[in-house]
Order: sequence, then structure tokens, then C-alpha cells
Amino acid sequence: MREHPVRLMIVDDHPVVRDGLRGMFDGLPDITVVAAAADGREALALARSTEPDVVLMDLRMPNLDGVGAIRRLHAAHPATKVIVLTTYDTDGDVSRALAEGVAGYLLKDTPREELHRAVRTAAAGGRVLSPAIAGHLMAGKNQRQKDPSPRELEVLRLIAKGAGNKEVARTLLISETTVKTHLKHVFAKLGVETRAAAVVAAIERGLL
Amino acid sequence: MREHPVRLMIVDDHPVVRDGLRGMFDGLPDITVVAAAADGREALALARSTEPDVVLMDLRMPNLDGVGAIRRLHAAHPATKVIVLTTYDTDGDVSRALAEGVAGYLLKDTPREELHRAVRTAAAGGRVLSPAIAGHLMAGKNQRQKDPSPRELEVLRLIAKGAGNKEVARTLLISETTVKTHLKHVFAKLGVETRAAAVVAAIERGLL
DNA sequence: CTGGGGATCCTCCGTTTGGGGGATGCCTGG
DNA sequence: CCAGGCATCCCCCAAACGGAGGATCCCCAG
Repeated sequence: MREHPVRLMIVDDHPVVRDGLRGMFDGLPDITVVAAAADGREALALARSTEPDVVLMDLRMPNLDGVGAIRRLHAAHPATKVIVLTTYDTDGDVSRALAEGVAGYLLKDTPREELHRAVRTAAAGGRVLSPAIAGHLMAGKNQRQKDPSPRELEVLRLIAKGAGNKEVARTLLISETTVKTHLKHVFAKLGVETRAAAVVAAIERGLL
Repeated sequence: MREHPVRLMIVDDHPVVRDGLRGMFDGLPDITVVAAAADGREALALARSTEPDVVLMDLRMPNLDGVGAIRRLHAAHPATKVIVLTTYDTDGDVSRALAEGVAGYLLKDTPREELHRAVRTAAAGGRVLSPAIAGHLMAGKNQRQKDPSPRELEVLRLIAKGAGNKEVARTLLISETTVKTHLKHVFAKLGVETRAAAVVAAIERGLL
């Protein structure tokens, strides 16, 4: 299928994880780790100089985080496949990453062999998902609510900090009625009916 | 100081991290990795057979998680030092771990050399904290509120799921008045004044 | 044994929330 | 051009909430 080994770049802010991943691909004839970056910014720079075929990357990073990094990576290197490798499996992250066209979304508890397979699959143009993730997506497809709008999230953020409608209104320079309207929409979109549940839902989906 | 190498056990449910850590201690003359476990249960078993001097372990694990594992480890092997190594730095986790008498609390973005130093320090009977953690503790000491009681948290959990006072009362088989009282205490202990802020605070402190 | 914390209950009261209706502009993508 | 999403605002109203006071019981630690 391929004469040259897959050129792999690792992106993760934890040295432990970087080294762990590097070690996992050690000694494989068909995969070579050509770079390891600690954040999105570094990843972009290294991608330019090392031209990886596949990038394994964490979503939560300093400087330039996952989704942004993926977008700019794709823009600069359309042929490069990105596999997200993260600890979390929040819906928000997953769907936003998938929207960016990633080649895979794996959890960090993925065993060695599966990682190998994932990288090969991605290099060959395929897609891979951790079973847990796939499950989440299935569950989500049936009653997927749209995400709250930016303005609505702004309101929700203040609510999460303990503000009342009045206070939110003052802070955002809008009327209290508007705050309530935003909140009503947030509730509908998150499928909840109290502010408390709304903030939890938003946090779980990675919106806050 | 010590004639024999430090016997180190690694406990983490992520293969990536396990291998990463193992690699980081490779080739050190004074530290030997004698075991690696995927959860608390396994850790206890391996501790008995391998008698490690120091244990590096994650807090969030399946089967038997951090705090429980630490407690039982200490009970069975009082001389064994435990260093918590985790991604999170939530107050709740930190204080509960410290209460268990751990020898250290490090974040996973700790560089290699610091990890080495930490293990040596722990083996010698010392204590180590990530700077970020140390900061948190300082901040906490000045205005530390007590954590909510188990019952109070039970109420808060239901609130987080969107229940109203009435519903909580029915679920817990107590009166609505009692629910409000619990909540009032929760607010005071978390330093907030709305349910929404309370659930966020609780989540941030790792109480939910 | 005395105190304090937890858990349970109460009343009173003003404020906030959440749900039901709308309505208006503004932009963007078919 | 027109539907649809967003953001902004309005009224009405019942229910829920949060604060301020108690009060009892129990249990454990000093």
C-alpha cells in the first residue's frame, strides 16, 4: 500500500504522554515519529518543517488548543490526517472535532495495538473512533439539540458564576427580559429546565 | 543515602501514560520500575508481590480509585510512599489526597527531571508538590470553607441534574424545608448564593 | 458531660425564576 | 427574495427560590 513509513507527529502538552506515545511507536517498521510538539503553535511550526502524514493530538492544550490547531493544520497541510487523542469524551469536543474533519477520535486508554491500527488507517485515508465515542455519537444523533448561540453562552457563563437575571442584564447591557429569553432558548437547546442543570449540561458538552 | 535503587510502581489506567512513565525512568541507576498497574485493585495486588518503595499513581481510575487505593495501600504497606500524579488540580482531590498522607501531588505536565527528583525525595521521606498545586493550597488556606456534608452533596447532585426542591425532597424522602436548609448550608460552605453557582463550584472542587 | 456538627423539620416573606404568549429588526444562506 | 436564526424587547403569572429566624434529635470528640 505504501512504500515509505508513515510520518507521525505527536502533539500533547504533557511530557509523560508525549514520551509514552513515542515509545509506543518505537520499533515499528511502517511508522516513524518525526516530531513531538507541546502545543498547537509548536505543532504548526513542526508540521511545516517535518511534513507528517498523520498527527496524533490532544485537544486541551495551552497557547493554541485543539480545534484551532486542527483548522490551521488542515488549511496549511490538507493531506495531513489528524487523530484526536484525549482523556475526555464530551460531546461538544467530539462534534466540534469531527466538524473539523479529523480522521479519528480516540481516548487515551486506547491500547497500543489499536493506536497502531488507527495511525495506519488514518494514513490510508480511513477513520477511527473509540467505541465509547461511537456510542456517544449514536446516542446523540437521535435527539441532537443545537448548541446555544454565542450570546446565549455569554449569559449562561454569568449564570454559572452566580449572577441573577438582573445582574446579567446590567453586565451585558441588555434588558432583563432579553436575559430571560436567552435563557429560555438555552434551556430548550440543552434539553433542561433549570439554570443549574443548564450549566452542568454546558460544562459536560465542553461549552463552558 | 541508599544502597539499593528505589523500587517504583506505576499506577495509571492509560497504557499511554504507563508506558510514558516507565520510559521516563528507564536507564536511571537509582530508580527501578518494578511494577505497573492499571487500577487500584491491581495496584494493591502488585504492591504485595513487588514491595515498591514509591508508588506513582493517578487519582481517577476504574475499579478502585485513587483515594481508596491510597488508604488501603498505606494500611498494608505503611513504609510505601505514594505520589499522586494527575491531570487535574481540583481542590477537592488535592486536599483529600493530602489528608491520606501522600508524599507528593504532581500534575502530568511535570517534566522528566522533576519526576525523577520527586521520586527520590519521596523515597527519602520528603514531600513534593507541583507549583500550581502549592499555589492552590496557599490560596485555599486563607479562606478555606469546609466541604459540604455527604447529605448536602446528595441534594446538590440532584439539583445539578435539574431537580427542584420539591423533587429533591420526594427523592430523598425528606421535607422540602430540609432540602432548603441543606442547600443554604451548601451555599455558605461553597461561598455562593445560587444553585447554579453551587454546582459549578462543587464541580470545580471535584465534589461532584 | 458538654459542645458542636449533622440531619431533620418549621414559619414568614420578598424576590427571582420559568413558561406562556407575542413583537421587532438584522443578517445570512438558499 | 424569503425563511430562519439571532438578538433584542414587551406583558402576565404561578411557582420556586433564598434569606432570616428558629427548633429538635443524635452522635461523636474533647
